[in-house]
Amino acid sequence: MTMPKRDTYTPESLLAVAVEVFNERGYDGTSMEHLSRAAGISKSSIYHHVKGKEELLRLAISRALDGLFGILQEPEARDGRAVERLEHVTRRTTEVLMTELPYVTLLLRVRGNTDTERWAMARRRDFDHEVAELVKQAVADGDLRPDVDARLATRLLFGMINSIVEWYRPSRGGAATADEVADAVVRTAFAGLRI
Amino acid sequence: MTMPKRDTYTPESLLAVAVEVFNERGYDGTSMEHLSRAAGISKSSIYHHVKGKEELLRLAISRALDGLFGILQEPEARDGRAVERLEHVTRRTTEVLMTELPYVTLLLRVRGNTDTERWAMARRRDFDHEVAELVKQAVADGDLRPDVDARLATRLLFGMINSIVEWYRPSRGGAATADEVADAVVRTAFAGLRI
DNA sequence: TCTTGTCCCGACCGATCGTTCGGTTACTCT
DNA sequence: AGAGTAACCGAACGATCGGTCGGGACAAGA
Repeated sequence: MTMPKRDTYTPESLLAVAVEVFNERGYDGTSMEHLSRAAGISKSSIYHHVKGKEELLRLAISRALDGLFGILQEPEARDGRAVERLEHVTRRTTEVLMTELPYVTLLLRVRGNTDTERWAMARRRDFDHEVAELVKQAVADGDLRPDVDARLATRLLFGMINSIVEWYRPSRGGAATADEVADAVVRTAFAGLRI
Repeated sequence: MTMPKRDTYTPESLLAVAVEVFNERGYDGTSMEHLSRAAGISKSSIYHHVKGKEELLRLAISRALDGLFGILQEPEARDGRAVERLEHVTRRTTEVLMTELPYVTLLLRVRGNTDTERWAMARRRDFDHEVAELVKQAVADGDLRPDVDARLATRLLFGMINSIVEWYRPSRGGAATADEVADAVVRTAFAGLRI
């Protein structure tokens, strides 16, 4: 365990800066020049910490995926009635999305132009499929309405959750807290908007 | 009214090709070389039909926005109880999103890197605000649950609707039709997933 | 004080970016 | 047949892309 002798960048702290810029301008719309200006070091110095632009993307995406798949390992997501497990996954996914906001945002926006991006998309699909199984089971248990296709319902549910990255900004003191948003998501998704 | 003498590109038919590529690779990830290959004509020939890459984006976004704002002009969106108008806008937005899928997809993905993109984002916000007013009114009427903030509810609703562009593909014969999807969206959003 | 290794820099690389230009082909009209 | 023009092309433009390179500044251990 070595403490940094002067305050300098680590791959992690550089990643935090890079991810912010990626999310503002889009990954393809961000040049290494943009990153260097945002980080306050020269373009070539970035290569001292990371191998290149795509590694920054890979690191960010890995962090997001680790957070999401971690949810599926939690006891509340593995034991009990399917509909309860689904509610837990819904709430926790919303929470992870907000605590790891910039990383998950990046994950949700990859288009599949490189191997790294295609791998990210495949892992995301894996996660979605696991939740879709949960929905299917809950329908079979008679806990979810059977008149909406399970696959479609899963997609709409994730659509609602994932859209949080489009507007949630943790800084806003007056805005909703993570808990309040998670409550609203679970309530809206399961009970609906109407009275 | 002049008919094309040989089958050649018009700005509109070229736009259709370009938008497909934009959606596959992302706007910034698409080069004019990519477009020329997809269109089957040379890179320089594209400039005979349109002024440049950004004009293609502007044309596509305009088409999407026209479709969306057209909904707000429909009689069912202007007269009657707020909650009924909201349901109509929800259904019609879902439908327009699916019929104009590639154009709306592009609209939903702009990041604000150019004037054109910032204009698109501003217009989108205008649309969202008009719907948010509808939600607010429906809550005041006592037709929507008051325990979820109107602004938040609007965002979740649009999140659900807009996420359709991530998976809906009109070609699939076996998949859900536009009507079925619109039904499911309205039902899920207003009545919830649970029985 | 001298070496070692971390951290960073300016200069530069070949490739690719969006765009322009001069010219050729192919069709329509007279 | 000849003129006019819409559609297209290859070659090249300056700018910028992601990435490399040799070396300088600085701190820690000897």
